[in-house]
Amino acid sequence: MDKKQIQEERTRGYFVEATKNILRSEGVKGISVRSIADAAGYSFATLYNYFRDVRELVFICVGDFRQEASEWITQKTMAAKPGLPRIEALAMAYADYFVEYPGIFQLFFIEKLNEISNSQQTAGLVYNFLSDLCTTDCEVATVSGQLGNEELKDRIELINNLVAGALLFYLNRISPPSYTDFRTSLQKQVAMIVQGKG
Amino acid sequence: MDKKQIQEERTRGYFVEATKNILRSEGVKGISVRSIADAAGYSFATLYNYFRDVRELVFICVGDFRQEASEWITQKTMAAKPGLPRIEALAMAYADYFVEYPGIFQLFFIEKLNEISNSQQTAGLVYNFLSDLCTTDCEVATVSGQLGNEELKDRIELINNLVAGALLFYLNRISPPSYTDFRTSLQKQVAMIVQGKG
DNA sequence: CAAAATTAATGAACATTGTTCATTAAACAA
DNA sequence: TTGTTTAATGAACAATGTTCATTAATTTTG
Repeated sequence: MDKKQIQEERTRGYFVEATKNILRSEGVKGISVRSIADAAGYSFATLYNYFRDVRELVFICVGDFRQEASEWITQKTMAAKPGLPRIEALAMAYADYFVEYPGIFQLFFIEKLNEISNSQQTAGLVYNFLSDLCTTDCEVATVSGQLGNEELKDRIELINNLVAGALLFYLNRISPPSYTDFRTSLQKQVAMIVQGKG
Repeated sequence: MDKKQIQEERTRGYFVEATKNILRSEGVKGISVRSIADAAGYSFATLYNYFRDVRELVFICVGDFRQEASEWITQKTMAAKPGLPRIEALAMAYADYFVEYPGIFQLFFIEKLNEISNSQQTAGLVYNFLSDLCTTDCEVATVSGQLGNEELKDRIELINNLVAGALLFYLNRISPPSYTDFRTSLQKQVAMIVQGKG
């Protein structure tokens, strides 16, 4: 019984890993039942012995990617000064991650997770991602004066919306036209919110 | 030669109208070559005598919908006080329109317009929509003091990103869970930007 | 160890997509 | 009326997700 469980989990892992690789390299457009199964070394039909459908499989990747993104972002923001400055840096690194992996942006924000059992959970994983990244620096900034905790949380929620929208336009609509423009524009906007006007 | 032109344009119009009806009622998920042709009273193959592919047809609707949305929004914001207050109202009505027609939100912001000839133009139509709506009130607010023109434009661009992101989360991810929550939260955020902090 | 029973892996098949193209039907010109 | 251009169409194809009965493998049992 235990061996069953382990083998089954392992096979599921092969499919998940294959899916993650495709999402990273080609994005959602590269995903198909047959491409995943090929990459995993199985027939497309086998996939349905381990997952209800292809969307379940795809959304399982969200948790893994959030973890990877979290490490990528904390790495990039280690040098920043704790508190408000690092909150700014976190928001920008958060944006940069999705610019680096636009396929994951699409998975997180655009692909809709209908009718799947744990959809609410996955949605929270995405929605609270930036807030969670900012938790410790939020406390630091609150303790060291300047801003009330509630006020700061509201601003981070605003930045959460702001960055998602900016990415949506930039990655989907080609506006601003260049990464540099996108980056400086967003930087300015985030700073304006964090520092309370500019 | 003239009759040809007129008839051709008329037939194109039937397809466009059919597409718009489907987009309004069912959204992008209701769109297929066959469903459009059915609604237009033609065979699916006929569509290809008038449009390069189904995406060209779908994106032709963007201009029409922008016009319709523009009227809807100006109607809803007529009573608001010109200048900064109406800019706030415009941003909220803009959001409300897409809540009312989520299928059009998807068309505008999510459906990607690849490789189509006038894609850049269509992208601008979407990206500059809110800014254009605010043009006159932007001037009013600038003339009547308070805020520099450039500064105000920057803030409207920020609100543009903000609203798009908030809608993305609300319509795609079910967060906030209720319309009331979404509405009050966004209201507060927009006010904070327009009034420079809160 | 061999036979039986359970479990895993698979290809055939179906429905639905977008798209192309040769053929039919219609409108028009001679 | 006949010949020609043009519009409308269904057949056909490839790619998609999904289901299911059938193989192949593995485990259990006598």
